[in-house]
Formats: sequence, structure tokens, C-alpha cells
Amino acid sequence: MDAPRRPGRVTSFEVAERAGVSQPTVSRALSGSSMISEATREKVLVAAKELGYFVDERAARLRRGHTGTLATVVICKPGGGARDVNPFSYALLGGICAAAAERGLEVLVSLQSDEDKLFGHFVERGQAEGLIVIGTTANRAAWDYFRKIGETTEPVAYWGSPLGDLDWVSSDNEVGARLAAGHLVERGCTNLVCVGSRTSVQRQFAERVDAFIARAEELGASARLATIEPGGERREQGRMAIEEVLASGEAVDGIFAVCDALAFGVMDGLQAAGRAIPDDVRLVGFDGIPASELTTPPLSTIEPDLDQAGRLLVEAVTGDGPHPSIRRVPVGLTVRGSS
Amino acid sequence: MDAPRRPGRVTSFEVAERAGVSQPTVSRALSGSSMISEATREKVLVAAKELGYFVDERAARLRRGHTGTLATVVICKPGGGARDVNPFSYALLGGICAAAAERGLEVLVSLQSDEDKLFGHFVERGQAEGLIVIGTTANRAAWDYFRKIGETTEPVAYWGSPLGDLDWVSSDNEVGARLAAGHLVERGCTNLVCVGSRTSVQRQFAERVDAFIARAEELGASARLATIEPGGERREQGRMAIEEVLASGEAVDGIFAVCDALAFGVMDGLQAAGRAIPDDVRLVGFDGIPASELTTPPLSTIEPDLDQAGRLLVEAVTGDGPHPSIRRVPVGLTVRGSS
DNA sequence: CCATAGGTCGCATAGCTATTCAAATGCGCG
DNA sequence: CGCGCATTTGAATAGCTATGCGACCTATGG
Repeated sequence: MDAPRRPGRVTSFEVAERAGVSQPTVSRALSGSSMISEATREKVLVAAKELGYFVDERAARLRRGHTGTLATVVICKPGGGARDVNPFSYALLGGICAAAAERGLEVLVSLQSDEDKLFGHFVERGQAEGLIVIGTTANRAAWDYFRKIGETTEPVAYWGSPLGDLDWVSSDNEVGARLAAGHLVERGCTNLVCVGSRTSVQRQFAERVDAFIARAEELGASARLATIEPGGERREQGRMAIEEVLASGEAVDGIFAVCDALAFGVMDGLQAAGRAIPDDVRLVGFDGIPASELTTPPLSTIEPDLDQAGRLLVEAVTGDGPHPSIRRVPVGLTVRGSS
Repeated sequence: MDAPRRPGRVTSFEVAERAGVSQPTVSRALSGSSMISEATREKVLVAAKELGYFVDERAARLRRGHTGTLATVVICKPGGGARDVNPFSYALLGGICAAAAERGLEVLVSLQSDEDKLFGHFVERGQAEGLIVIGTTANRAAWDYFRKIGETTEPVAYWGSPLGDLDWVSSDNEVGARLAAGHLVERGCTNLVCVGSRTSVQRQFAERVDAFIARAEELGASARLATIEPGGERREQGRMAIEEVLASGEAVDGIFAVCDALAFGVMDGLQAAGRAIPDDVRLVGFDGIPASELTTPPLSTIEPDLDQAGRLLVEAVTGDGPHPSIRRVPVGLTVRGSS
């Protein structure tokens, strides 16, 4: 068994023979080289079609030296396995796939919670041109692991705020948080609470917290932080945070949760305490995940442009973006019933 | 520029030289061949580490003849682009990734609504061992396109009900729908409505409709179908369907929606009409997407085991499953506030 | 009619690994 | 001390494509 299984694979030599040309001509005709006459190209195309020929990507990539593939690592929550993924990561993955497709790139997805297998040295092994990492707030261990290996893997970009030398793309957290604060104040809220953390897995949440509180105070409202467990972004943690606030007896009439999942938990807590949304308390989330439309009342949220997010990430990795300095994805405020 | 860019790539020859052995020995040592002595393997491992060597997958795959990769096509809704994906597909993708990782397979994801690019002849081009297609109810054109090319692409499996010769895996729709009917009747519902379609993109929804109505009648309840536009699985379509039912004035006290997104729309319609859930009308969905927890009241739903779903799909394609005849993924009824 | 240039195409090869086959080594045993 | 066997290793090669470069052909100008 010398030949590695070759289940009737048609090679470019066979196409060449049928078309009465040489193998290089087949290669050039199929790749659209301008040094091939139209007549010859047509002959080759016909022969290829008749034989059911497809370029063997394995060989083409070896010869060419690159793969036309982007690896995307979706960090999952610890212990959750591949099934416990933040919906936002999925939405972002959609944006990445769209941008990759625009550029004719394939997307290899690694989706699991085991760090060792999550980052598979795709670039070093010649399996992908570059690496995009998303879901970075979900799992501290995975994030730390990535920060180490990211330094050696060349074309890398992650979704999140700047931290160290790695290339990054993130929501415009400052604008978004300021939008949320402005909106709540405009609606008459004066006692604001921000549910989040300044010491989360990376600075993304901290940026939102700081900008929200700064803007609120700028507008003359009181604003304080209800801290969630660092690294947390689960619904239950949002609930716990707001329960503490309510138990303290302090006045609250406006809440900003640094991500939608936390906002869902805040809703749970408010409803359990009999506080009406938005009449007693107004609430705004962040991320604009599709599920935010489903709550009662529907959740107002800061929504980043995920098509652009995907595009920026892909461009950061492929290195051919028009404006490599723009790393902040524009956000908009989607006002719904909760505020 | 003869040499295709080779940015300092370390080859197995260099490792061999450093370890004082031959290239084949390096290959064998690194791939864990038993014909290499421990002492030699250790030398090779050290040299490889010092040089920062990684196997070039491009060359390895060419020589080996296979790729260790599974292509997964996620069909998106027409015109929606890669960002408009049924959450269920994402959940299923998670199950597939988990199962693939268990077997040491990579997952290549194709996620867009343009049929021509959606199915990229990954198998024919030697980019993947097999093809898994999910989201099959989302887009009739893409589904039809797939049915044609699926016949020629060898190792293929899709998420959905049997139709033609292609290999399939689906929820146990009959059991699920019967569970839903039994549950509603048990709760005292006597006038049942099923929101769905018998002529959807593939038989998946039809199976649910038929089994639900059959079981309901078996239990002595009346059950009729509120038809949605074929190929539809959107929230708005669920709302439209239930509005028609309500407008007709017929009695309804129990509803089964063939997927959760439709159930969300049914909720919209019921609430708009002032019907209380579950007091006036009980509601059960299908698919168990995470968002179903968020509605008020939370949606009861039929939940397939997605880890097993992923596993069956991967096994169907790799052909090494323990029981290739089992194609129906077990489902459970998750009872929440809506019923 | 010859030289030149432009347009097409084929020859030879590189790209790196995994595997086959043969060779080398070491060892037990007659 | 020689032979056969088991264990390890090396030399050679296949796997298929893309590309550098030279060869060829035709048309054009002198």
C-alpha cells in the first residue's frame, strides 16, 4: 500500500491528457492565468468538467505555501464544554464568517473549553494564515493561556480591549457606555447602578463600567458599581448582583448591565423584588444579542455593528485592512421596553 | 521568487540534523510510531522543541491523503447573510464541534446564505473528509442545491428527516411531538392547535405536525393545524399563524409550535390578544434553544440531546459509529411556565 | 527574407512529509 | 564463531500542484 488511499482522484495530469495539453497549462487555465489563450482555457475547462476534476487543495497549499484559511477560536465557559457559549460569540462568529467569505477565505473553528486543545497551533502547523480569538471574557484560564501562546503565533487578533502587544478589536465601549448613561439620565433616572466588574478577564467590561460612571456623574447623576464575580458573565451573577443592591436599601432607578446576559439576571432580580421595569427601574444591557428581544419587557441594549466587527478582525489578521488603526467597532443604542 | 514564501519554517530535515538522525525517524518519532526506540524519540522531541518545529500539515496531508477535518455547512436564511442564523443551528454546531474534538478532528465552518459558496466542494477538493449540513429548514433554495450536490459528494450527513438517499440525523420528532400532545392534554387542554407546516423545506416539521395531531386525537382531544408559510421558521410567522386562529373564533387552549422561534411569535400573538399563558392557553415549543428560558412565562419545549446529535452526525460522516442505524436523537420535555 | 517581439505553452522542479523497502545493528543460541 | 531473528534506522520515493524559465510559433517591421 504505497499510494496513500486515492479513491479514484482525478489529477491535473489526467485533465491535461484529455485536453491535449500539459499539466502546467491545466493549472494555469483553472487559476485564471492570463498567459493562457481563451481557446485552450475552454478546452481545459471542458475536460475538467467531464472528468469531474477538482484541484487538490492539499497539494496546492503545499506548493503555494499558504492555505486561504483563518482559524477562529471561540473560548467557551470553563467546564461548560462546547455547548456553553455566549450567544454574542456566535453572533460575532457570524460576522467573521461573512467577512472571511467576502475575501474568499475559509474558516476553521475551534470550539471547546479545554485550553490545551482550544488553540491548536493552527498557524504554526500551516493550517491557517492567522488566528482570531473570541469569547475572551468567558474563561480566565483560556485567556491567560492564549496571552502566552499569542505572543509567538504571528498573525493574531482577538475580540477585546487592548492589553499587552496582541492585536485587538472591540466594541466602542466608551461610546456605548456613555450612550447608556445619557439615555437613562434623559429618561429621568438619577440613582444609577452599573452591574459589572472592573477586574474581569480583560478590560472590556472595565471600560464600560468606567465610562458609564464617568458619564453619569458628568450629567449630575449618582452612579455606583454593583460588582459581579470577576470572569462572570452569567445570568445568575446578574441576579445576585442586583439582589445585593436591593437588599442594601439604596435607591435605584436606572441600571446598566455590561452585557445582556447579566441584564437578564438583573431582570430576574428586579421582578422577584416586585420592581416594575421600566416604571420603577429602567435597564439597559450591552451586546445586542438576539435574545434580548424576547424578555418582557424587551431589553434596551447597546448594539455593536457585528458585520464591521468581523471585517475588522479579519482585516487585522490578514493585514490588508484599509485603516488598521480603527479598532473600535461603532455601537448604537437600541431602545426597547426596558428603558 | 521560486520558493513559495517560507518565513523561516523549520522542516523535519533540520530537526533530524540537530537530533543526529534521519528525516523519516523524525516523522516516526513525532507521530508515535512504535518502531522508534525511546532514546531516539527523546532526542527528536528535544531537538524539535529547541527548534520550535511543528509538522507542516500541508505536506502531511498531501502525503497522507486525508485531512482530519470535517466541513460543516450552516445554512442561513435567504437574504439574511451569515448573521441571520437560527440559534438552534449554533447549538447544534456546538455539539458537532464537541464530538469532532473527541475524535481529534478539526471543523471547517461554512456560514452564509449564498448557495454557490455555501457548499464549497470541500470533500472533492481534499479539504475535508466529509460534510455535515445543518440549518436545513432555513432556506429552500440552499436545501435544494444541497440535495443535488449531496448525491455526488461521498461522506455526507445532514440534520433533518430522511428524504432521498442522503444520510441523515434528526430529533426524535415523533416522540417529541407525542410528548408535547400528552403533556398538554394532561394539563387539561382539549382544543389543541399545532403551529407548523406539512410542506416545509424538509420532513422534519411535518413529522412533528403529524405525530402531534395523531397523538392528540388518540387522547381524545381535538387538534388542527395552523399552517405557516412553507420554509418559514421566523417569529413573525408564528404570530401570524396564531392571529389567524384567534380571528377565526375557534376555541384554543393548548398550542404546540414546531420550533421555538415560532413559539415566540405565538406568544406575541396571544399576549396581544389578551390571552393569558398558561392560564387561558398553554404553549409548548420544540428545539430547546437557550433563549426559550427568557420569555415571560418561560417557554416549555421539547429538547433534543445535542451532544448526542453532534456525535451521531460526526459518526455518520466518519463512518465509525457504534450503531449507524440509530439516527433519531432522544428528546425530553422541559416543562416551564408556559404550560 | 531575416530579426525581433509578443503571445502561448511545456519541462523541470520545489514544496515537506509519511511510508515502503532494504540495510544495519544487536542478540540469543547452536 | 556464525546464523537467524527482532529491533531500529536510513535511502528513496510518492503525493499533486504551482511556478520559473526556456522553447516555440506567429506576426510584424525593416
